[in-house]
Amino acid sequence: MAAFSFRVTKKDPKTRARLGIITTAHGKIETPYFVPVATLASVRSLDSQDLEALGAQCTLANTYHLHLRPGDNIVKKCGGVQGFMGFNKPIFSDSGGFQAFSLGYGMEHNINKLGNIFPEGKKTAEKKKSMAKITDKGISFQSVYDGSWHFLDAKKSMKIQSHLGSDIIMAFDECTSPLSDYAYTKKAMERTHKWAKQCLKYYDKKQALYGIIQGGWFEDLRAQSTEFISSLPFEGIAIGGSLGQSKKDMHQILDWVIPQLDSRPRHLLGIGDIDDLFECVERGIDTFDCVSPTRIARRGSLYVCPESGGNVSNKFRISIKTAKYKSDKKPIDPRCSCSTCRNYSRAYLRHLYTTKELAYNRLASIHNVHFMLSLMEQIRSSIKKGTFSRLKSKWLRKKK
RNA sequence: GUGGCUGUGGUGUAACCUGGCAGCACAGCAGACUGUGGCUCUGCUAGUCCGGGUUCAAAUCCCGGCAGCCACC
Repeated sequence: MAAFSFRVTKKDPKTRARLGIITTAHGKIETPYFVPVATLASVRSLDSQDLEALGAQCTLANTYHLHLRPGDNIVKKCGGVQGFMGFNKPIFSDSGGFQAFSLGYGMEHNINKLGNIFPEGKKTAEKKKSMAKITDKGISFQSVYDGSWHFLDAKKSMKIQSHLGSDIIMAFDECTSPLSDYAYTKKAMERTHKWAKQCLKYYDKKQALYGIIQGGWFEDLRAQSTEFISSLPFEGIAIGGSLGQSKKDMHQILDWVIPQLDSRPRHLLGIGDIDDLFECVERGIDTFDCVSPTRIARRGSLYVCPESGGNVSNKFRISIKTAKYKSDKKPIDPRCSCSTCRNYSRAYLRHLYTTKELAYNRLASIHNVHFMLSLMEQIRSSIKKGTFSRLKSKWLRKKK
């Protein structure tokens, strides 16, 4: 049996928020926690020393991408993800199932899992060709790197993840679109259930396997999937799939699913806006992962506390490229203690951004990741002190 | 001085010959991004060197000016 365990150390009396500790062979993770995403064994633009300096407790790598490049056998030879990237802490890995969606339906229909399907502009981007085909056996993918076709199924995903040597692995699943109808969502869910059992059979027992609940935004399917997945001997439970077409839908889905779960750790796949951390911790989520903080950092959006004056449309962000920061000597967020904020001004970061200096990506990513991790720390401490709800309302209060 | 060529948003250009909604790229301005293929996507601002003529209609044709470049004295 794996050196894996999870212990809930405190429950918030007013909500389902809880404090816990995940223990793995590579160390502990204090929860609730936001897991920075390192798809290709690197949090894009950061190295493992940066992650250490940020105090990251763990990271999450991707099966599909590392299988294609450099190849999971190479990662294995180099000591697994930990050895390969020089980061000796717990590693999560995603199963590659999500890429069936993001490279298949998602690409074809230009949609993401949260269903922002009606872009502001009238001209919807032209459809692109799907790069994935799904059958009951598994998923055929076209490599995003060279166009060659590859096949992934539950057994192979388990094998690859074993080579990656991650501490916590995800079952092979099919993520559906918010546009998928009931019949298709049901079919995908049943496939995911079948694959879940195969994963349990084939996975490397030194690793901890999380089962993934699907069912889209249909209440009875979510209930079925919750019951089925949690009846199996997974070490943890992940919630995946389409989470509806709005944050309200997502909250509703969590409220259907989480009360039916036992005390095993719960991971919410692919979520992580600032407000989501509060809403989802409140509903009982222990860990999240999301590319958003690093992706938006590279594209010019940097996190700030509401009191530090964010954008009109989003009080948790500033757009560093905006002209008003041209000669602003303040740090990104005067309340932030990250190394970027301690050393550099908005004016300098804007300059690096507009001149496309590579240092910008790193400094911006350091800030956004630090911001998320530090917010999670505040959340944990508030649960400990019993002030979670107060902290949440302080952050999410509507502007008058 | 004489002759020729060229003048289109901030920049580079298309439409000129054959008159008919001035298009594109970059820059600028603003926004988006949720289990990372892609520093990507979506909006917006901004222009016919000046004056006259012909015409229903002129960036486009004609005349004059101005500016730049080239050649010859």
